[in-house]
Amino acid sequence: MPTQTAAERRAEAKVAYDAYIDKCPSRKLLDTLSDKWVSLVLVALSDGPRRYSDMARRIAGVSQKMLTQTLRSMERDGLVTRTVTPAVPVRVDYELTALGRTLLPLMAAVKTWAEEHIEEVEAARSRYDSLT
Amino acid sequence: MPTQTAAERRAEAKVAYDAYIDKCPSRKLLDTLSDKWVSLVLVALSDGPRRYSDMARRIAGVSQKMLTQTLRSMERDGLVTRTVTPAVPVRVDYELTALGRTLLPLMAAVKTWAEEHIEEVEAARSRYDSLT
DNA sequence: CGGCATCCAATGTGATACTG
DNA sequence: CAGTATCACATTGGATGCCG
Repeated sequence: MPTQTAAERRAEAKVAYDAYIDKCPSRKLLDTLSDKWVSLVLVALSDGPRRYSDMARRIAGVSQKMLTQTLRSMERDGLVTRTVTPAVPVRVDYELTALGRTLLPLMAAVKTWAEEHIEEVEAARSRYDSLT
Repeated sequence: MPTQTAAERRAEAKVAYDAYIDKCPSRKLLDTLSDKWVSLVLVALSDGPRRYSDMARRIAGVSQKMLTQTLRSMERDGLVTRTVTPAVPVRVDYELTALGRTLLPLMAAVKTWAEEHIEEVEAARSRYDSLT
């Protein structure tokens, strides 16, 4: 499978969807991607498949409920695959799909931006809060 | 993926903050950036200053409350500036700061990704939902 | 015009307990 | 191990009304 499908090239040439429009499906998708945990899950899978418990450990502070919920949503959206290995105890691995890998660099960039600019942001907050 | 500046490469070489850590300030910043409206506001300001009412019209479906709340938060974080022109009626313009402009391409890319891949995502959803 | 304050319904989220 | 189920609680977000 080619990196970019014909459909993707077409979409890029002329964007038929506009996230600025309330009812546009892409708006809802953008809302989903803007979820608190999606970027962290995506980046956690950047190096290949990961077990559920690995991810829970990696993403400190995420509850079981939210991790499962986020992974289910991303699986449904075609961003990750879920592979169950029948054993005792059972083993479940998650992996990025081709689609998920196209999104990864974008979300990773945002995560990195946050890490690199947090000091500037904190300085701005101090300035803002010290006014009146 | 956007071009990297020298400053970004330098910061990447030594990241002091890690969004994977629960208590890390950058984690909270990432949460803030993952807000539903931040990306849309950011892109709405990509062409220069915009009046409050312009933005409300552009970002269909946003309530006054959420638009104001999002703009305040972004102003506090140093992403946008707020300029009040005393007149009757009053005029308020918002504009991206230098810091905000470094984040813009990243968020714009995510928004564009959503618009370009929504059809693939919807196809994946259909597949997922049709299973048992 | 560009807010802010208030109320209230809906949704999100964590803690806890339980299971194949 | 990798969930599911349930409850309690916090947060979100819209609607409304008022104001400089």
